Amino acid sequence: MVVDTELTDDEVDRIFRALADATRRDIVRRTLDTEASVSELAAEYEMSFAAVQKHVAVLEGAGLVTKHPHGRERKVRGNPEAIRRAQALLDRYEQIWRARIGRLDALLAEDQ
Amino acid sequence: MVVDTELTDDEVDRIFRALADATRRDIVRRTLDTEASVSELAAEYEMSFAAVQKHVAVLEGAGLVTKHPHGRERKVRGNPEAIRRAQALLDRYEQIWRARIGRLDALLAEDQ
DNA sequence: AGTATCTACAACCATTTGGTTGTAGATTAC
DNA sequence: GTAATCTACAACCAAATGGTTGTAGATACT
Repeated sequence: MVVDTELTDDEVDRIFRALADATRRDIVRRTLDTEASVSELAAEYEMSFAAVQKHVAVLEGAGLVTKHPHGRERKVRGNPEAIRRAQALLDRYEQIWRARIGRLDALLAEDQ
Repeated sequence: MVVDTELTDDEVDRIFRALADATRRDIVRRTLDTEASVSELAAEYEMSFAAVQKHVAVLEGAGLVTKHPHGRERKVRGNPEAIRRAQALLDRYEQIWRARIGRLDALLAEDQ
């Protein structure tokens, strides 16, 4: 099943940008495993609540995480679909490289 | 074959950071397909030579690309190994999510 | 030798990023 | 009702990012 993600450059930018920070990657890890409120997340890191809140916002903007109101708290939940979209992007690079290797092999076979 | 990517947070940061820019992703695409000199690359984008040079440097710092002296020019070559390391990272997130789904399934089965 | 080309690198600038503190609005607990 | 908790958001700041121009060192061309 191909997901066919027609992603904008800007969306791809946001996905990779969001993953380019250890705290944010950790938030993704946690919330893919178990959903957590923003303040539960904030308790895990050595920075202010507002800083964690901003990291969550960056992840949300990239679609890597969604927030769900639950009383006075917002449960943060990792979005596996976004991860898959990122995987699909990297897979394409692999394919480009494999195509090149294929061409080189063909060239070698030709020479023999 | 597991590649055993013992990557630092900092290295992972650099890989995703490097991929978070459309020009840089395009350079990776091109050079995974065909190696190209810095000036050949620079001719492809609407920005100064120095700007492209900086993008290549960012990619090189992330290990996504290597430079090889060839006379007065530096041939830029995409590094498929780095792409695979990034894939491995994303695969781990998938696994975390699948593990959660597995637990939920087990819970449902238990209830029946 | 002299010129053109390719690259490296410094200096500079505007914008973005990642953090802070502080204030205010909802919701829950007592 | 009052107090505590969770969240949102603004304002601010230092550092990083992404671009520029300019200068200089190697290498290739004629």
